[in-house]
Amino acid sequence: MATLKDVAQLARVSTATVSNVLNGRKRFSAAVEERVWAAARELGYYRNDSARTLRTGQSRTLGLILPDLQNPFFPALVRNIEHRAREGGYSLLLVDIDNEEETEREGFHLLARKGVDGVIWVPHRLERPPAVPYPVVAVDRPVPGLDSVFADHEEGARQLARYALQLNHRSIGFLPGPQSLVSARRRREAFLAELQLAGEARARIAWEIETPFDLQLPAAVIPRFTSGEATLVVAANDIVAIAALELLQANGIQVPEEVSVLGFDDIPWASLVRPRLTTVRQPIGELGRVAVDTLVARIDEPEGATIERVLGVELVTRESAGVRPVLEAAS
Amino acid sequence: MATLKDVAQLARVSTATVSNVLNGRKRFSAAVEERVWAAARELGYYRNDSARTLRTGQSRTLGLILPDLQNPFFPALVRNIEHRAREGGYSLLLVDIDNEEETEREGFHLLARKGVDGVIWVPHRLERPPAVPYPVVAVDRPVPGLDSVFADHEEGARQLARYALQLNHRSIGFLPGPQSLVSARRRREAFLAELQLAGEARARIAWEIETPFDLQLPAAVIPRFTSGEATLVVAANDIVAIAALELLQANGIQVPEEVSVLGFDDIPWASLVRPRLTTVRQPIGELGRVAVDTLVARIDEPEGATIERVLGVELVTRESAGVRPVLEAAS
DNA sequence: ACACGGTGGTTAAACGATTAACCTCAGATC
DNA sequence: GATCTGAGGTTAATCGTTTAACCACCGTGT
Repeated sequence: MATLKDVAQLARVSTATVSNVLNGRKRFSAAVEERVWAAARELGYYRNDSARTLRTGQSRTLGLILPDLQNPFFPALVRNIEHRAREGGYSLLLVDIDNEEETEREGFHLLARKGVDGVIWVPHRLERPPAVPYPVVAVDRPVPGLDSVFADHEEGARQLARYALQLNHRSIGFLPGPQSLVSARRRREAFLAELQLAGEARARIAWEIETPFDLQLPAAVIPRFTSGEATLVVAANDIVAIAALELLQANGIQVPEEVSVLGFDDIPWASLVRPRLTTVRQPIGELGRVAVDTLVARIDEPEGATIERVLGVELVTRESAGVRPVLEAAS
Repeated sequence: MATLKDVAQLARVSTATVSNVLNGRKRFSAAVEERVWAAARELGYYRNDSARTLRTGQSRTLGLILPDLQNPFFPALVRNIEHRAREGGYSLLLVDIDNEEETEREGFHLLARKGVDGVIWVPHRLERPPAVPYPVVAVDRPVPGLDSVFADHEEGARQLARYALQLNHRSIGFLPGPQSLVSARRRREAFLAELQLAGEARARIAWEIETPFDLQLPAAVIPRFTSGEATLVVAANDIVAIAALELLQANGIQVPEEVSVLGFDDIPWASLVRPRLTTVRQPIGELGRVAVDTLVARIDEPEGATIERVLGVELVTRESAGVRPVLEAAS
């Protein structure tokens, strides 16, 4: 590989001059500039960023740690992060932790060795990052003491509750997702609280079953579905909502005529299934961009109070939820 | 940041000893080993991989260049690549080129500066990589002169053709995808060739429209759909197939009762839509793992003939395609 | 007594870029 | 003629690791 020195020799100047010319840092005679560029081109010179990083202490690389790229929520996020990072002159090192706590922890250490300037973290099993020598911004859910960028889950959950009320559903089946995950816990609490606000008389939870964020629902839910106890099933995210949708239909229950379904996230799948899913949309592109901007700002200015950016959510009404059917047996 | 030197001082040994102990390269007295580990722990030492890379000439980092992470084909691929890479002690630098040729080219240069040991490339607009100082393996489609790992597109296309014949369809609508993409071209040619083999009498292309790989079909296709010319629509990938499916249904045409639909790739969406899509499955996890293995093998052994690994595909029959309906007007 | 091999370390050069400090020389100024 | 100024360079130290080469010392065999 050609080095600065090789280029310098060929152009008959010093390495300092080559460095300055290639990085456009000083003014030189036209003759010298041309010789340098020509030499670099001729040798197929590529700057060695490891050497540069060693010298300057900056790698112009960001890390991204996330639970599982196969979760349809993430591709759009990653993509927006990568683009914004590249626009800002940063590259992106990706760590998909496959939902493992140990891998999540190890990811932070790995990125420390790689010398990233900062990390964007989608928290999963870890409550907080280990001690690392770079700034971290949490995205998708807030982490105390860390810069955080996230959509307003609580508000989304409340909107779901209000919408359920508005459609006059009184008996609700609830699939709150894995409560080991803080994000799922928050949605659950906000949803329940908003429901409570309306009073037991208006609406109540007919049943509640904790499931993984998974397209395959445990068999235990089937009797609840077929019992007709609930006229509405609320899921903590779209994956579970779609799973519920499919299971209902597989058991011959009409959605939304007999039972309504509500999701959360507005993943691409949500508008693919039939009936299309009514859900809460997260501003995913903005989430990614703001995360990068927040991280870069923190890299440039390490001091200062931690920042929390809460992005708005939006109820997207499609066809999976309708007004409560008046059952023959009812009043 | 603590350096080797700091650790060495605290442990009262030389930096060479620290390096050797931490990397487990030589045997030392138990006392020294313990002092070194203790010192490293106490200082929160992280190895500086830039320095190490500079010295050794190896970054233990791989690059990945792909067209667009939002294409549902890629998340599973990326995930498998990342995991396999990490298992082998490599990190992954991600470049999503957003379908832009210029960004594709620039990605190669960027990764050269970053000093990656090799790159996995999902070719898109570029016919071949620019001159770069690292090995490249093409994945998803073969590139002449490059190690390549890909599914057997031709065979898949032929299976589709044979299946169409088997279902007795005689008049086929064809959405071959953007013919600027070599992968789409190959599928098209193999499909057409296999059909030709059976003879015009058995089946013919009623119409053919080039579209982007996009969920939004151009309005031009609508008259062909509604005209009833074709009893089967074959798409070059699942995205287009799903788009066709939705458009057919939106126009009141029953799938598969009136018109059948066939896709390619078996992306996760394929089993989500109704009717579920009959399609050709690519072994996507294996694609990723084999790509990494091939690249790493090439890094370890730069010389030697280029390798082509063709992975088998499999027709997945679901509900979107049925036997040719006997129309009233026919015979 | 002496060479010899092992054990358990140390010394110091090298990787390639950046950058502060310095140098030289041609005009301009008084 | 002495001094200053700015343009256009160069010199050389430095970042943190790795690793080849070296060294000191101890026990052993002859």
